[in-house]
Amino acid sequence: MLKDPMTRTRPKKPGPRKPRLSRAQKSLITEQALIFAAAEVIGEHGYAGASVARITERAGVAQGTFYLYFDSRQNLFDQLLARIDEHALAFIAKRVAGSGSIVALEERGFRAYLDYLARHPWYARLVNETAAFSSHSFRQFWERHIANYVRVLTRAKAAGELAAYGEGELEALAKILLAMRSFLLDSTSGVFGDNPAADQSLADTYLKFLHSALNGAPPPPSTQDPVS
Amino acid sequence: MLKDPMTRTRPKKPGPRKPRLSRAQKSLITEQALIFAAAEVIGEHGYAGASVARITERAGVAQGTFYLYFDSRQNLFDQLLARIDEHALAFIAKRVAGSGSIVALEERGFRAYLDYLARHPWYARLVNETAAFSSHSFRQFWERHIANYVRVLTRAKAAGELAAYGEGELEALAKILLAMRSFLLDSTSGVFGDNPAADQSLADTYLKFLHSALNGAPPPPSTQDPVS
Amino acid sequence: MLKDPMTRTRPKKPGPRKPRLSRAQKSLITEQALIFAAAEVIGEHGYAGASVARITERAGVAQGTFYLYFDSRQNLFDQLLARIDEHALAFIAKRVAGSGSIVALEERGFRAYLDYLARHPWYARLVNETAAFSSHSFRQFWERHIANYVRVLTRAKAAGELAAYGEGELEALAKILLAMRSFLLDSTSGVFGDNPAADQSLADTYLKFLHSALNGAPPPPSTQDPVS
Amino acid sequence: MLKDPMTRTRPKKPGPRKPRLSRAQKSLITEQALIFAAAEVIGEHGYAGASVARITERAGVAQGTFYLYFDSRQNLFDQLLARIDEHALAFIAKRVAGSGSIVALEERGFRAYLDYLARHPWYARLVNETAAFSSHSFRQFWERHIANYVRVLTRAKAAGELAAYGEGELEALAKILLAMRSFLLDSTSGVFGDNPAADQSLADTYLKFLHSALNGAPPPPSTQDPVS
DNA sequence: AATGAATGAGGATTCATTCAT
DNA sequence: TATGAATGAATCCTCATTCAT
Repeated sequence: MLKDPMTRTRPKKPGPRKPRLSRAQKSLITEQALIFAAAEVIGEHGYAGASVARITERAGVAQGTFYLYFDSRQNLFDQLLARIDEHALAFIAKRVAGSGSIVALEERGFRAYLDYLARHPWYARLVNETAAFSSHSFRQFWERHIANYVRVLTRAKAAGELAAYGEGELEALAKILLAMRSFLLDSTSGVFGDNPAADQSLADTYLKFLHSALNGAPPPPSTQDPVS
Repeated sequence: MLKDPMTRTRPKKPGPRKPRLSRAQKSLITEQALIFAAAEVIGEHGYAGASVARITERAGVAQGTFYLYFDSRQNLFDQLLARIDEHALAFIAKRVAGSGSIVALEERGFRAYLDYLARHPWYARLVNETAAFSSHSFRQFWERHIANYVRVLTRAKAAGELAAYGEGELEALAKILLAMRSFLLDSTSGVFGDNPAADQSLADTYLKFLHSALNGAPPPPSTQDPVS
Repeated sequence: MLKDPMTRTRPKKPGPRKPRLSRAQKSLITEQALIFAAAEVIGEHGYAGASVARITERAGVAQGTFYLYFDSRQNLFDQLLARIDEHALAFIAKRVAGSGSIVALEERGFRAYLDYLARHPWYARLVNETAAFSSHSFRQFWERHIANYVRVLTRAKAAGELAAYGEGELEALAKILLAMRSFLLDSTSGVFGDNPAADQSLADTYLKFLHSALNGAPPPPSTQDPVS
Repeated sequence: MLKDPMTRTRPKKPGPRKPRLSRAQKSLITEQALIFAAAEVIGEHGYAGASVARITERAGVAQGTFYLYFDSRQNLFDQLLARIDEHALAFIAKRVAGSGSIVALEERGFRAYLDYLARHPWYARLVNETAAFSSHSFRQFWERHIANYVRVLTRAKAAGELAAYGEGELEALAKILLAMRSFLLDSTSGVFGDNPAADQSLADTYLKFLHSALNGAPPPPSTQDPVS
């Protein structure tokens, strides 16, 4: 489980080392430091501004050290999203856990996602820019998320829900539902200003829309807590 | 051996030219060539790879010429999306023209969009990467599109459709419907491979989903032509 | 054909090196080489012609190396005069050392200065052009020299000389005496041709002039050695 | 006689011309405009910042026009100082006119010079930077001024003054006296701050110094008006 | 394993100069 | 005579990458 790179304190230049840790341990720490540093730097400066110099400086290691762990800058980019995404997925999974109708699950998931974005503003930037700088990474990212979603929908269908959609439509459905979240990435990264009320109303309308789409009728009024 | 800048000699002969068009005409042509070249190069190499050198090479002009038309590379980026988007908007508007229920309009619009993306593969990349390289441009892009969409929805509501949604929800609704298209940008730019059948099935499921969401019931089976 | 910056391949092998000096030592040598090269190049081509390319070429290092030692070209310019001037000041101080009347000191100082200029032709150009390219540097340069001079004059006055001038006039006096040297910078940098005899006669007349001005009477004929 | 480039109003883009002036007249006007514009621009931006584009823009003509009047940018620089210097020389000559001892003349000349610099701040910059950018021009500038000065000193000697100096020392003497003015160029161009009182005291001390040097005794207290 | 000085290709941008109009 | 679009070499500077220590 990854520690949160944005709230983690910066690893300071360690000075002369007392050999307390084994080689292997130090090695792991250095790699983690580089990954975290990269996430931070990209969040702040974007991929284009995430030079090896800045990343290694933030990580507190020499530039040359970078190439002990990654073949190239691109190589780090290709690993980064997957590593960081574990964090988001775990956060959301915890909030969604439990049972309920597909709409209920989606509601929890959607709100958890919204919440995650509010807490980790750099996540949106990371995902968005990865599209531009590592399409390989980005493709895997979406495939992972779609697969996840299809699993959930399949379970729902097995439980008798989603009567209007055939087995073969579930992947398309997953993409459609994911689309909404994808769009929020842009919304949240300040593209449309930062109006939480607008976000709230967007979420409410979305859930009503979703309920209709999946059940053929609008949902009963929500009593859900607002996003923290 | 380097030359002294104070005694620098003149750059000799730019090559013969055909005197056919007025200066103003040629100037316009050059600007168009640069804009078009930029769109192409960004489509192929991404914004990060869209150097002034590459753009001017593609446009068939000298590097210095670039700065006769744009203050800076960023300045071009800031103009580009708006300029290019007119093209897309016009294409889609022509296809959507006419009347019909909101779902019918949306169907035509959605298919037209899909079609446009298929014909102009670089458009998707252009829009996506603009987010990373000119957030100002990107914000305007979305505001324009949302405003467009809200207009359409308002008209539909005035015509008695969208009974389930209040006046104040139309903007949220616009964003939701736009989300789907936004997502396609990623899909189409090769992120998920280029399976037209998948696109087709995605479109069909989407329309069914949409029909339910907006009308509370699945649509009758579509007889629409496939995307060209 | 241009290469894509995101897939740029590594710059291969910088050539073999002789492992003899420590990194810190080599670093110092490189910095010195750059400073020295810069002084030379400015002397030959002027500040305007002192491009980073020329300086690094002269120093025998790659262009990028320059920026390991200086933030910018201007930054070097801002440091250069002070660094180089130490050299001149030390040279002159050694020649002036010892005691004597203010006129005697001035004579030694003046001749030492003349000598220095003859040996380091680029010094004159360096000082002159600094005025145009780093006024900050230049101001400091003069403030340093004036302060030096005021110190000498104050000592002379304390020793009973300079009876005609009040305490408050010493700074003005320092500027006046410095003016002469300032002018020589132009003279020596080849502006008036390179006639040593002219220089010699200029020096003699100057000293006579000076003696009158400071003592109220012409000096006894000088028996000083000519400038080497 | 040149008009003052710093107080002249900028020649505006003339629009469509009514053929009121002859070709030759217009031509002259354009050349003047370019020279004036160059002096202005150099005063503001320095030689290094005096691009052909800026000069022609200021002069209100197209870039290409520049090369109808000057072979090259350097060629303009080479002409500029001489043209502009006429202005300064004329100003000072008018103030110095009349008779008197050499010290009296020098006093008037020195004060006139100080005055000129105060009124035309760009003059100092122009002269100083010319040293860096057109040594040819600069050499001629000094030769002209020295010759002028020698003429004055010769007349004084013929009138029985300057008894302490031989015929052959007059050129050296001219250089020495000029040195003071040369130095003021730096002082005035803001290098030492802009304290008029300091300038005044500098002038007073200088004149006392001069009197001693030339006559062998301090002058009677000056009753001269301060510089306007 | 770690360092960090060095590399050099490539980036954006400026500008003196040319020439068809 | 005047124009101004076009040129392309040269500028400063950045940065991924290498390698001797």
